[in-house]
Amino acid sequence: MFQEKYDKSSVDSIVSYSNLLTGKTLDEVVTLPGKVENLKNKGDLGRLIETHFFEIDPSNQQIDFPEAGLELKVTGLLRRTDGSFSAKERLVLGMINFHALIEEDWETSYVYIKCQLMLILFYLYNKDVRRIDQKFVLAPLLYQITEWDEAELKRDWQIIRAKVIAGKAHELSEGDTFLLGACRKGAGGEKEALRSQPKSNVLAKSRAFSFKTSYLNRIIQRHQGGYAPVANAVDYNFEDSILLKFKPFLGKNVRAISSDLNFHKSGKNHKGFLSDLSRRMLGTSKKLLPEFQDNAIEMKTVRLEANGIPREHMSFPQIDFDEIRNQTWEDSEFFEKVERKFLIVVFDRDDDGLTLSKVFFWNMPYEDRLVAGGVWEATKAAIERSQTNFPRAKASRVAHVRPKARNKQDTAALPDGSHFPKQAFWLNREYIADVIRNYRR
DNA sequence: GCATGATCATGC
DNA sequence: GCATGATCATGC
Repeated sequence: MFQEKYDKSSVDSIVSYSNLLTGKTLDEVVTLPGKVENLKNKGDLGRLIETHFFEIDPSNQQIDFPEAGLELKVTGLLRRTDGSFSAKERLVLGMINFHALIEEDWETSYVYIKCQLMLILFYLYNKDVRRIDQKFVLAPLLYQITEWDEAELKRDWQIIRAKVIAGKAHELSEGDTFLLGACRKGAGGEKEALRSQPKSNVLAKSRAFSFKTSYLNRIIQRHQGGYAPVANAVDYNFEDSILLKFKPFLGKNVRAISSDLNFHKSGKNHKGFLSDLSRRMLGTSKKLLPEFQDNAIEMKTVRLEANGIPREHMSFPQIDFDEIRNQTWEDSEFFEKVERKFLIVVFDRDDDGLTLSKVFFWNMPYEDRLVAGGVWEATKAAIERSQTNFPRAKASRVAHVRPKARNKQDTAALPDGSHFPKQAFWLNREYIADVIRNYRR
């Protein structure tokens, strides 16, 4: 009599069957049709696992194992230099239907149903081999929402939903939230298909719910068994738990903070000193908390002059003259940065030197992101023509382009082969001054 | 005082 | 070796 490989209605059976993949590749575990074997990096590994390993229908829009109430996820890992694993990218849960979302409650919402119980299979991402040769590492993880995580996820979900109810689906940003993100998904550029939204006539970019990379990393760390959660208590949230770390130092001058933390400026010209000091206030020395390490949150330190204007503009990574020519605004690094959640650490200058005055979360408003996008487009256009008349600080309320290099000999090649000092995007200091001025707490 | 150019110590 | 977050320097 034909024996099923596993019981599709039993979580235990599914999990135990999935263990067959651990330490192996899909190709080693099942016999694949030739057309699949020949795929060169094409096709989605998750779909191949569903079809050829679990033998379930990958086109099912609902959860993967409805009888078991279980969702299946297959996701890539990278290996850190210390040997541990980190997530390659965010974990996408499903497209956001703006119309359906505003009618939902969290407890019965599409995304909660999907993520409350998930089987996550991890493979070590290797760009040089075929999909079916990606090796599965770590044991399969049966993910169940914890109480603390659920409170955070629910809050994020409510923030996203509230924005759609306010007719601002087109203004959604990954920086709006902490664990559950509304990430861009679907074709960009000319193929992009905008979506309608219920409370506005403005079309919005298609987005999906996802576990942010940082949250997925927290899950992975727990699975590997070595991670102390950011907060244990249920009665305060992630945001507050970060701000609490700074609280003992608010109002103190930098000398006192330095002394408290036994971390002193070395050398006369340590430009990263306030940044390093801020990291240490977070309670970490070299390594940041996963949320920062994995770039879900962009920490920036700002020094204000006595007039309340930052002493300096705010810098971002260097511009890659080659890469930018093949990118659209939305897949650019600068876009990804300005969509993030920022943690802004402000030092005021007074008679006593520098004092830690404010620490707050911020994300860039939609209108301003559009302005930043315009600066990026102008920069790309200049680079394409091998010109160096980059957008100046005066030309935009929000951002400009300026050198950022080791010295003026540190150059990069333009399309015509000529060399020019490496450049970066900067947020204007007057703009940052407004951000700080508008902060109320 | 401001715009813009130039550069630093650090960590990976 | 190099990008990074950030600061220093110069000239108008």
